[in-house]
Amino acid sequence: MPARVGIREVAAVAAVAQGTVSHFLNHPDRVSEEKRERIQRAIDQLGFVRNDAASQLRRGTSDTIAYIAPDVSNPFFATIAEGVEQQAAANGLSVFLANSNRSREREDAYLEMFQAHRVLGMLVASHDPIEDRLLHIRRRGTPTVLVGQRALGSDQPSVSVDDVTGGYLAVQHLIAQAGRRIAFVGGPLGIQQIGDRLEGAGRAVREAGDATMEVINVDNRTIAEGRLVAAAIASRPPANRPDAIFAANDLLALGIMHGLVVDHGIRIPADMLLVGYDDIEFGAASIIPLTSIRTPHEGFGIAAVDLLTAEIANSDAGRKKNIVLQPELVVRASTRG
Amino acid sequence: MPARVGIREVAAVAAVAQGTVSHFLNHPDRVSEEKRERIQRAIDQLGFVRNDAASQLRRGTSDTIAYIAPDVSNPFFATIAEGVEQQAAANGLSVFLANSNRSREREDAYLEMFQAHRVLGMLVASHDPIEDRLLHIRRRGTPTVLVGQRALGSDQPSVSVDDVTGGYLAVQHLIAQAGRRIAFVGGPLGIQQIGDRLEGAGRAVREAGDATMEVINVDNRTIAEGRLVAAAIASRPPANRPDAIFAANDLLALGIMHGLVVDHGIRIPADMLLVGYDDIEFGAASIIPLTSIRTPHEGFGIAAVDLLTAEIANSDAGRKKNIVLQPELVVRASTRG
DNA sequence: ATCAATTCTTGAAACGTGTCAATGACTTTT
DNA sequence: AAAAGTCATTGACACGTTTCAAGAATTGAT
Repeated sequence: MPARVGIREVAAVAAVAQGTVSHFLNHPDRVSEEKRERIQRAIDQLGFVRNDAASQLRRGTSDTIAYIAPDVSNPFFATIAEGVEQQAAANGLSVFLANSNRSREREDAYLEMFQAHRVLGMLVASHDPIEDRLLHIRRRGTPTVLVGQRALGSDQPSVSVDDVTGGYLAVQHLIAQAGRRIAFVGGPLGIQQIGDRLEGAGRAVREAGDATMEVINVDNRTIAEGRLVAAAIASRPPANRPDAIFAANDLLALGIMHGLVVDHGIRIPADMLLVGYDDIEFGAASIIPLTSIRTPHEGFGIAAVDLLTAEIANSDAGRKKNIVLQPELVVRASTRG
Repeated sequence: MPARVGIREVAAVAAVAQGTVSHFLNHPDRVSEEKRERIQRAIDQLGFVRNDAASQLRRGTSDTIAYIAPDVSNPFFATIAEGVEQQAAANGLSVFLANSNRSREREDAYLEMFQAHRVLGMLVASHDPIEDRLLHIRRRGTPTVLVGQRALGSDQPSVSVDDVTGGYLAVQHLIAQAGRRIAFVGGPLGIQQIGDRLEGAGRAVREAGDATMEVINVDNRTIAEGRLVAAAIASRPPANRPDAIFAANDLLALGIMHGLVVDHGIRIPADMLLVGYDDIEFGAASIIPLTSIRTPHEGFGIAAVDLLTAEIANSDAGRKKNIVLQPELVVRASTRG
């Protein structure tokens, strides 16, 4: 167990002043070649590692941003995380990734924690309405960007997808493929993204005139929950079943697909059309390749970081704070007779 | 822009001493009801958030551990991350998740960064040999647990899977299903996990006597790379193709499956048997449900955190430091004629 | 050789918190 | 009623770094 070694110990070994060691760490150009070598040797010898807490305390700031995601095991968020990571690295920032596990408590804990950490800014993806909490945080001086949800307040920067259009595209396509009894599977409907997708879906149904839509509400948008929905649908008399399903995300869609096809022998797309949302990589490789609504994944993370860095730099002037990305339909076998 | 507000400002507003506010934050039971209320009011009014840097500096430690993963978008690591998160939360710890994006540079940067942060300990999953670097870090006082790779040094705690057995199970099964010309798809072979799987596979081949195995080396174990392999295999004359494939992970397997089946009309399992590794959730929902080698995902993260906390507590006495989990074969349609 | 300008080096002060020994206010015991 | 405890509160100090003003050393120009 080595004794604590700080800048002072290094200075002593290298026979220079403590201030010089600090310069070596932060402005190496201001230190002469000779002392640089001595200091480097001392650092190696002692195994010195700068104490970030002290450094931050003195500087009053860090070079770190945070990204809070509700569910890292959803490839949608994982892909965004990679974009965030890359763009942040390009800007010389480090990223703390936090997984709130869809728990509001853990989300709050992380929000609090990152504030205490004095991160430069936070990217927050959430399933809950969270804008008021973010407002408090911004008021206290930490910039935030809402990810995946369009901000209502015009001061809150956000990167989101036009989910109304996404829902519209999905159901319009189902109807074009001869679906008439549409089922929307998703929830909780209180979540903005989900509500928007439903709204777009509803619009497509109304436009068609001769189609109907039922809503199957679920609490979690996971593969497991999709399987349950499949079982529920399969247990109905065939005449009562929908003939086309729009699932609020790809995980749900994959679960439904697997349940219907494997467990209950319902054929896709022959007996049932199916569209998902997000276009995660696994959708293309599923039992029946999944038609989905594609949103620009990498661009998502990049745009979010750009927005945040602008916010940090405080270049407020007339900047557009709410980026809304347009989704597109990707047709695959699950809706192609 | 609110003036910086610290414990001192809170104390002034609440008309108590600064030390009392500190007690309020850390030992509320030592503060009288009356002052507790006053202080809480002052905190709310001023929007005070404790400065973690100062707190850590004074305490000399944090309540945070780090988990460095090579690739969050691989569900295998994402699932482990969830287990880590949960078990850490149960122990009152927070987790900083970092994504090294398979880049050794970023990995080193994060290792350095978390040391500087004085985290309590680090969980590290890597594709590279990393034990010597972890040794340095441990020497400097930060406990580490190697995740996914068995440690060679007996002092380095690790949680891993018996990959030799895993590879053996996979190929033994392929041979039992009448595969004779086996192809192992994976790489770089220098990676311990991959090398072990290959070794187990080779053992199964030798035992069978009448089977052969070729090795198709790849650099990345991703869906995209799997597609390339599929194209390469499909371009051979049929007599030259393997009749059974063991892919070093599920992502590769899914890419291969998709490439063979969708792009080149090769049937699985009729023309080609296919086994993956890791048993990620999407494997069961793929075009042809994927036979795979299952490793206990949640248990992985939990075991890693337990090992780390033991290490942190320094309860060294005769504890087993290298946990090796046993994999099992999960048979699905991709190998079931 | 001298002076000015430049480059290096120095040590003290400050960042915001937790801790600790000391003090004061009460309560209980004798 | 005095002594001995208990509990709340206080304010100074230390944690390890960065910064800053000032001093020392070096360089270049005259």
